[in-house]
Amino acid sequence: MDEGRRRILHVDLDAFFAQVEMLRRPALRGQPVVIGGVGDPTRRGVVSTASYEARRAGVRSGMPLRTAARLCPEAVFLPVDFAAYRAMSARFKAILREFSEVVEEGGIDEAFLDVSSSARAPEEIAREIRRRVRADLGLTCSVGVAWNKLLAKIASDMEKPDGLTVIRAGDVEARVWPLGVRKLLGVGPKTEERLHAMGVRTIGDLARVPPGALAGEFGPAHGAYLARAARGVDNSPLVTEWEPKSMSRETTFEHDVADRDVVRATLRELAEDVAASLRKAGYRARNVTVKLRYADFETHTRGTTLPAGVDSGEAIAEAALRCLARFPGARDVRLVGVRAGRLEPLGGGGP
DNA sequence: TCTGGGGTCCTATAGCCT
DNA sequence: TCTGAGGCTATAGGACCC
Repeated sequence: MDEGRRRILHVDLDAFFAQVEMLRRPALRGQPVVIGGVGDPTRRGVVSTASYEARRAGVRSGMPLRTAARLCPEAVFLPVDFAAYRAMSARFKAILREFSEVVEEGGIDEAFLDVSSSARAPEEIAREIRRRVRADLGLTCSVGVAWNKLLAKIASDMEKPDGLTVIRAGDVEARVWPLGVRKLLGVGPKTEERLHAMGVRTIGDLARVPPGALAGEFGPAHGAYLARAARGVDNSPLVTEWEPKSMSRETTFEHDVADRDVVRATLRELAEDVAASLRKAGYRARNVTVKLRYADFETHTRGTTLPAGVDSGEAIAEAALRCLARFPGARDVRLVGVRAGRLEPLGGGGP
């Protein structure tokens, strides 16, 4: 890193949910722990977080709990306790705010800090943050330091868990280019597969593809993004505050449902929950969308725009039921969801 | 007995208007 | 009046993130 560049930290808590559970139940330390769903691997659900011991057995986030149980039968399975994780997350973010006013909260377990204006070296700040998180919360985290968010995020992942990685000017070719394209933010399974089909496996491979070819393959926006990202170029600012765009609730049935009355009743409950969230946050919604996922995992949505913003369970349920009626056929339903969109802040003129 | 839940953003398409 | 090009909006789907 050199003068004139920003100094960005990415701080990421290691296996966050598992660490919180181990604080509450120290006997779990050193054991394979899998957190997800209702904590019962015979029920529907996926892995939210696996301890590093469970990861050694091949357990990964997003994997069905049943699969995790097959890979690691001796693992302890626990339900997700979001309230506990949110409380710990708030303490974590409060610590980070002591080190910079410019903090972008990513997920529940990570954040970016812009420390460009600090007189201290970013590495030193990173070490101090790691000390504080360990001393005050009893948690380990991994920190990446670079001159933009893209590289800071890649860096924090390089020496997980409990690592500190600095990417300096001139490091990109030697340290970033050998990594797989999947390490780039914005490259998921689908994009990775398409890149592999083009013979592009590493970030370095990607950097050697002419930007025009990427634009042709992935469209102007995504193509240009990939070309820049592969070169470590990212000027995006930290986003320190934002307005919610939508609020939703969805649920997967334990067993697929053929009875539309059951779907309708569930939809009403979800609508009440969404409405409660809207009121709590002080928004009204002008769009309501219903999502159905069928037994074969095919997913469809139907939405409607309302003449005026609503925040009552009754109004959202009424709109949702009209959407539901527009779905064709009588297929077994696996999941049903309700989303409120086009949010208008209460007491504001709207977006 | 595969495949959660809560979000954001992008893209394709269709209809409407000028 | 007809036709076409472009812009705008609403809608639905999909990729991606944690």
